[in-house]
Amino acid sequence: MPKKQKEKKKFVPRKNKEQKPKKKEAEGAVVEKGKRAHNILRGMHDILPREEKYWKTMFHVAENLAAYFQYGRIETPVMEEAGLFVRSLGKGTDVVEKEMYVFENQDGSKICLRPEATASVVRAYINAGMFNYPQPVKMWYWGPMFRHDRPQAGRYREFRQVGYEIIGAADPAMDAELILVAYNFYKDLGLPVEIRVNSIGLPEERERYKAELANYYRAKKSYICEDCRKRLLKNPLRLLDCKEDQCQPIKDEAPQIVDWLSETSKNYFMKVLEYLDALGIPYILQPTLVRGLDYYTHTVFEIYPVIEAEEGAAKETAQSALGGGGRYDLLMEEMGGRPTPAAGVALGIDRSVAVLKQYGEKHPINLLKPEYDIYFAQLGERAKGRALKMIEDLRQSGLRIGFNFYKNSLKTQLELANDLKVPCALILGQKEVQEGTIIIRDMESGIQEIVDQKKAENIVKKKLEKI
RNA sequence: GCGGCUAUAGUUCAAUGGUAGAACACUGGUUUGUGGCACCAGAUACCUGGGUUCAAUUCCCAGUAGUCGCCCCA
Repeated sequence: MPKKQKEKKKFVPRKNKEQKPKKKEAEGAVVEKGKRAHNILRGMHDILPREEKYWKTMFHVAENLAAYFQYGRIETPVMEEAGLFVRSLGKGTDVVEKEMYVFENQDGSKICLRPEATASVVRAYINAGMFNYPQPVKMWYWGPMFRHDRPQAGRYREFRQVGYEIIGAADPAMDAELILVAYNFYKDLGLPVEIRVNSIGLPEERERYKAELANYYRAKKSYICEDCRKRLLKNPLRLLDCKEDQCQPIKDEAPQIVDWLSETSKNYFMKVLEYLDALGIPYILQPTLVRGLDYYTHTVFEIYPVIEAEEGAAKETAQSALGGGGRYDLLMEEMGGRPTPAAGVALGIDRSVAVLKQYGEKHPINLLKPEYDIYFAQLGERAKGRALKMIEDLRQSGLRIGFNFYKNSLKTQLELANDLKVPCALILGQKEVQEGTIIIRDMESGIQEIVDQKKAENIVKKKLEKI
């Protein structure tokens, strides 16, 4: 590569604008068409190698939990019929109304990128005739979802979710198990979270409550904020989300949905809470929690990170839910299957990674790190050739070896060994190749011994055992 | 989708109407076959387009993106 010439532009006064050159021409640079870098699409993001440890850890934790709680992995397509979500999530919901990536298929039908996965899992359950399986059927999934929302920190247009679904039983223990899985997910990562739960009962109960709530608010119409007036007309349940100060006293006095539930619904919810108590899972009863998707019945819950504001100065970023879920007893029937109770939970991975990363700066977290037993350094052409083979042999014998064939200075290679925090390094130079020996360097003490190449493997392994 | 704020090096941030500095990271050297520490050197940046101006990275407008709040949600 020729050195880039960097000449300072001289100050040349111009007499008139016409002479004003285009910037690129002024630089004398040849701007080749089509060479401009492309930008990533709005709301999308690359997961770079340096972030991989977070993702790998999350997947590892998710997979282990699935295995432990006996969920089978299901992978559904990223694309589905648009109608699938209109039917499951509800026509009026924001997700369907304005956030779905819908486009026309070659045959003219409407297809979309999935905004969530529960509907797909339910569809697969029906398609595959899973009602013939031993019930309930437990499945988990991991994959990208798409919503055309306005991006913000922790809110992307393509984001990944891990989810757990239990289909085919109506036992409060299921609800508790799903909460436990979600809770354990973060516990295993080392991230403190809080669970907020509520019950929204059955649609009839909810409708009755909604009417009551609207009534209550209508009487206080002149005291509530402008947004709340809109909510009153559009979606009364959302009145409970209002953060305006002036609405708080009214909100506190508002009727609570639990009081509008039938005895059966109430008892079901109490049972869920009992199980949570028995499991020792701390939760917060949040009577104002209502979820945005239409298919929920009875238990609903959300998981929030618990990050104490450090030293007062640190501003808290928007605290959005890391995950959420609930029961959806009526969805299966709504989707054209036979009536089958079910429940599920979905966790936002991108969000969780962001929060975990931030939290991990000041607190211990459980990350899966690539670990190496030894580092193999080579010097010179002949040693490199020999090293290739030796590393491969050692690798097959079960040792995890760090190495880099593109750095030829020993100094650099030992720096890398240091970064990898290996207890010892093998050094192979010209001299060693000739003599059939190799140097074993203890990285802690710096003490080196020269050993026969054939014995190196055993000596290294013995050394590692001692540690 | 609506409103506010922001856009300078890989990252976090400075300065400036006459084109830019630091810290960390990176590369090389001090040590031509030896890491952690230190010192030295080097490479790398003004989002895009238009306007004002003799001159714009700086001022103005728009676009784009990010971010915060709303909406909603993971």
